[in-house]
Amino acid sequence: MDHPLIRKLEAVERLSESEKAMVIAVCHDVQVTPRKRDIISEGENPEFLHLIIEGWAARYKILDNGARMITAFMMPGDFCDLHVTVLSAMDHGIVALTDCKVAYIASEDVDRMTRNSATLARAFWRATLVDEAILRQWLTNSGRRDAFQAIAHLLCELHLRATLVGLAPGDRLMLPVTQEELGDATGLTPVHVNRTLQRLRGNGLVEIGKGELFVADVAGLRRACRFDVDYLHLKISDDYPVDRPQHSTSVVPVS
Amino acid sequence: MDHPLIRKLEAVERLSESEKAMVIAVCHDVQVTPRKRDIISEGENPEFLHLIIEGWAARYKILDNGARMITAFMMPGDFCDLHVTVLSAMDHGIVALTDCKVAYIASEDVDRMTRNSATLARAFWRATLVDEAILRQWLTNSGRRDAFQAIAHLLCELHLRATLVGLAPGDRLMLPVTQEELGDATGLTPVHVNRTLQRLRGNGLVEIGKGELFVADVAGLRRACRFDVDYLHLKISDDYPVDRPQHSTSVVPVS
DNA sequence: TCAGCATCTTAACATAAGATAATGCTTTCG
DNA sequence: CGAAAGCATTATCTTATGTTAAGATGCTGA
Repeated sequence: MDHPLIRKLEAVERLSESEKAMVIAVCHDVQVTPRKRDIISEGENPEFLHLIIEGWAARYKILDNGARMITAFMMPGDFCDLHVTVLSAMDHGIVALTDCKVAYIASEDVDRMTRNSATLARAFWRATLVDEAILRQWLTNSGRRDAFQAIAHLLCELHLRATLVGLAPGDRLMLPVTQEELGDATGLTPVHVNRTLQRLRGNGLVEIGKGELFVADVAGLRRACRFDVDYLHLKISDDYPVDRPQHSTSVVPVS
Repeated sequence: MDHPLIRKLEAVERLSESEKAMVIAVCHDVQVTPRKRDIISEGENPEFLHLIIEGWAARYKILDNGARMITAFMMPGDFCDLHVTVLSAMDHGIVALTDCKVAYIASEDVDRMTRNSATLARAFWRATLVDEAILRQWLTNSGRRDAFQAIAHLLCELHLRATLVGLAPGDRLMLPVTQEELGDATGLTPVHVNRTLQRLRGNGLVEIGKGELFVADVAGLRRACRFDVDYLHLKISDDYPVDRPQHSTSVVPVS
């Protein structure tokens, strides 16, 4: 039974069969949002929660100066709008980066599930804690890492997350993200993202382009940005080998 | 019964008397951490969770280049290290900005509470969702707002949060945060924070200094950074008036 | 087949913010 | 009291990143 949401929740909390069944039952209504279309828009207060079943999406906010900030990339198993249950309305939008299969889940269903099962409520909670850890890394990227380290770090994260859900065999993954979008996620300009990617390529760390990312030198890329494989909840690491390096004493500066 | 944690949890979920009692019972061990001392340090895997009862603290990470990134300011009712229950160890530290009263709560207690009561698990979860919303704003500050708007936005947030917990009568609050720390929270240099604060003062928006912040022009400050009062979970707003402005049509650019 | 669009690349130039450092102001405390 | 520490302020200079703009490339679809 390989459901993206189950996989995500079970990474942080063991579920009983009946709980798994509940979760799956609730995801019956699946619809497709085509690439570039909003899955939800800012200001909406949807009666359905949206869960990515297939494809990639981005959480974004448009500022008054026209700039766009992307605050998350979402893959299968990620929820788009859990916070709407607490806040009054969406304070940002979600856009599909590829055609996306999206499950529409009635808010009351999530409400009921998490009221009836402490385990499920805990699972949602703990999954949210992981998202928070990712967000802290993004904040650090934008605030205190230079462009080179920031982009390296983001690529490490996406590579690892894709690996964890089995989407990066041979360190190669679909990455349907333009350079402009990478910029909006790191606080950089598309032009500067371009310059930076060329350095990353030049150092032999990655091959990137055409919607694909190949991490040619996983250890090197991680070293370049001091990527810590642990912040992404590696309880799961028994099942999915993550190639956790020894702490090398000789750190080679990159470029 | 005015316990900071109860206030925080009840802002997002109604608790029964017995649940409240459980929460309070669990906070029996309170200790003081003096200003500038770590409440927890990076790498620790504490058997106690730490809850701020009184005072201010900051979540921070030191990078290899020596830079520091502050990813959160914490006030009474905020947890320091809930995520350690999911992740393997602290990937950052928490430092006391003032002398802090900190409750030491056995991890098993939180574990037990949230396993036994779906309501409590939900409350923790929803409180975490609010923290996430704050983090998204910080990310936007650092990534896509200029220094002026970023600092204005941060000050708006702190002012509002302090107001919500009754710590900002007359729009005046203790703000035990140096300019360097403001910089570490926004990704700016202390020198540039200084320049920016002077502009904010010059525009008559705030008075700041000596560990105190007075928001002289709440509406103006919020307008300057397009502060949205809603992202901080205003279900509570019936009790605490928040001075929610009409959407003004004529927006006066500041400076 | 070609126009049109999106994306990537490159280049020349501009600037917000960083780096460094000196100075002054408070507060603390022996 | 005097010295030291911690912050805020100012000034000067530097740089990483932004801005603008003009091709190049490669899809897509009529």
